[in-house]
Amino acid sequence: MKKSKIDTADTRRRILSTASRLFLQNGLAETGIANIMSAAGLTQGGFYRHFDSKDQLIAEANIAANDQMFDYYAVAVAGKQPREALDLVVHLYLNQSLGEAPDWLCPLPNLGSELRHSDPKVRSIAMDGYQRLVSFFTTLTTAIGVAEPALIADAIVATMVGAVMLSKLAIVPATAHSILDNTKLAVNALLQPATDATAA
Amino acid sequence: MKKSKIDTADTRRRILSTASRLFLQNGLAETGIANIMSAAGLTQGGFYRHFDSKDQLIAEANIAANDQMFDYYAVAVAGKQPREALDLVVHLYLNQSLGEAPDWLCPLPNLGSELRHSDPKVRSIAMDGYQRLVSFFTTLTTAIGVAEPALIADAIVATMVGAVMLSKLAIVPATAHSILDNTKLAVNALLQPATDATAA
DNA sequence: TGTACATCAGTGAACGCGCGTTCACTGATGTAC
DNA sequence: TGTACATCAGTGAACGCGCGTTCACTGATGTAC
Repeated sequence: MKKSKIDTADTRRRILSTASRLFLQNGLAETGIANIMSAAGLTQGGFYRHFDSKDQLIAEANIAANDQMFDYYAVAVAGKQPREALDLVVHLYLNQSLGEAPDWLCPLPNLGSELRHSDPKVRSIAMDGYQRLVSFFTTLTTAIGVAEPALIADAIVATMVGAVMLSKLAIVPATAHSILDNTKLAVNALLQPATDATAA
Repeated sequence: MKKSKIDTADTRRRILSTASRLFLQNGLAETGIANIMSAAGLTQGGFYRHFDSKDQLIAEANIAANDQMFDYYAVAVAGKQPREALDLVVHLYLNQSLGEAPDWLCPLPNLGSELRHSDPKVRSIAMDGYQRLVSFFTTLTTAIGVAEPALIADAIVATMVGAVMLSKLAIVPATAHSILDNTKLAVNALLQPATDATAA
């Protein structure tokens, strides 16, 4: 039952987006090929018509996850002033998984330590996502005239990644919210006019 | 070849500390019972004389890791002034894995997302470590007279956890160092006298 | 204190399950003539 | 345009490996008398 080229490309996209979602929600090790394929409405044998291996799928799924996140941000901040854009993206990042069916999830806090033990290709894709986040925030911190914009952008990213990871670890929802709320206030504090501390 | 009670207790401790080290360095899934036992100089069959299951070992190893970290901190800051103690612990936490054979590692950034998918017992042990970290820092931020000490302590912990996790993901050492350096400066900035931003 | 027996830490092999991967097969699509 | 054949997406079962766990066995330790 060969399918048309359009159907085939469609199937590949469906496997990839299903995999990306399941990986981010349940982890790389927890998510098996059979899980992904059945969630995509297929049987596991067909997987290898589209991908060489699970590792290749993981790599592509992470690229897709990054692209999806940044596309979402680009649309969200379009036409906004830098300060407004910055607050919005911080808010979006910190609340990325509060809805039941999130549009996107950042691999860094969601896969975290699993990425570190993945093959170099996947690690470098994850680090690419990190660099893009820092660049994105550096552009904004520069635009609003923060002293040491690159440093602050870097710190904001580390803070948000840690906060989201910890909020997902939390069992009590109130704890998760408190972590995210405190983080948002701390990020605001970092964006205040520089003191001599950052120049130390 | 039954061993004396002292030997038996010693063996159990050796398995536990070996497991704790390997879990923190290589991850929970990557580290098998056979790995742990042979690293401890034993064969895998003997494992079940000391532990009921791998899950139980993971739970105990995380408790041990937390205790070791806080014991280390307690000794390190003994007799120091709050501000000095705070700077020292931030430094120790951020540099926790720069040496080849670290004395301790924090489960939060090192196991991160793997903890989230563990059973509730392990998750609650990990969250306990988080709460102890926040309490530890809250004591110090309170002592040095920061406005909103609990909020700042929470933010410092999230920032450090994110920074350490990202620094371990980095492939280029310079990137890892830059993340940690920037984070240290950002933590200093958070400890400056409060502005109205944190009260927003 | 000495002796006979029960206990149990540790060994090494085997079991069983899950999961990534492979494979023979099907039948609709695309292509060569 | 129509027809015969090759291609290949998808199926469902099987393979093979790793890993957590179990098990029969050994022999030194601890204990009951």
